[in-house]
Amino acid sequence: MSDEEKEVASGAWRSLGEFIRGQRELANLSMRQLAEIAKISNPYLSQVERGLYKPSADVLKSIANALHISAESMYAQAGLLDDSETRDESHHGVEHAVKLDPRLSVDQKEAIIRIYRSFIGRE
Amino acid sequence: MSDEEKEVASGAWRSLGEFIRGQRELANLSMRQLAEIAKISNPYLSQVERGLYKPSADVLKSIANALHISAESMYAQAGLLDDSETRDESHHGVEHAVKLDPRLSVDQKEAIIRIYRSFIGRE
DNA sequence: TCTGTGCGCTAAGTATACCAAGCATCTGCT
DNA sequence: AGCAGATGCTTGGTATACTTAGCGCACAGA
Repeated sequence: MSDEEKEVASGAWRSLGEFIRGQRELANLSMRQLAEIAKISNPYLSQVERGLYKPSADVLKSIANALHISAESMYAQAGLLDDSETRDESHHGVEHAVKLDPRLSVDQKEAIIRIYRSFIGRE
Repeated sequence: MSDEEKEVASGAWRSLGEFIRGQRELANLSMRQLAEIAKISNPYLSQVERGLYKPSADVLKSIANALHISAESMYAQAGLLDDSETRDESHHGVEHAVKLDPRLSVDQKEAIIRIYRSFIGRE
């Protein structure tokens, strides 16, 4: 496999690797140093930085922590957050908030949503 | 391997599976339906919901989109955002969302909040 | 010179995320 | 009764994320 083909295969992930490498160099860390802090192997870090592999979410988080970067911007760079959940209306919706509340059981969620819908005259 | 050992092995991920199953049932979707929308196989979704596997970040994102919830809250549930950027509850809080809803009267808001509080055991 | 220690990278293996095919069960229909 | 279609789950395999061992090169001292 040629280098060009590798580049194509890695696709959108190449920029993530470049991003990590840039941040690592900015922090003046060698691969082995960063790898140790992030608890991954240094060859794997090498492969990630060159775009050969898509690191899993927890590895991403671990690298982000090691570089003192927010995991969120890491995911954004990785193209894992983009989808237009455009934090205006959707975050304030009652149904959305109810569904996300971990203290409520499924039955309770359904009950509240049913009442809510009856109030606003939908359904 | 016993069920208990599986549970231990899956660790913190069990709650993520339960969360996904809850959201799926709330949306009245079968496993096959959700799997098709999220472009994953239905056996795999079954395994994820039972906590046997840790889905990768892009699968998580895909599931989140299919369920119309933000990828961010998905990652939070997965314990992948937890460290410093502890998501602020104000965006998702049920009471906050209820109070902001212009379609509800004051009485209706009070009713819903009363029910909500009784469910979560806060007075 | 030679020796040691750092670097990034390769090779080869293991672990696990993920898929296609199919099974067992239930429910409804005739 | 029997079939049809849905549900969630199991099995067995492939793809890929990730590791351990080690190579080759650079730059230090002795």
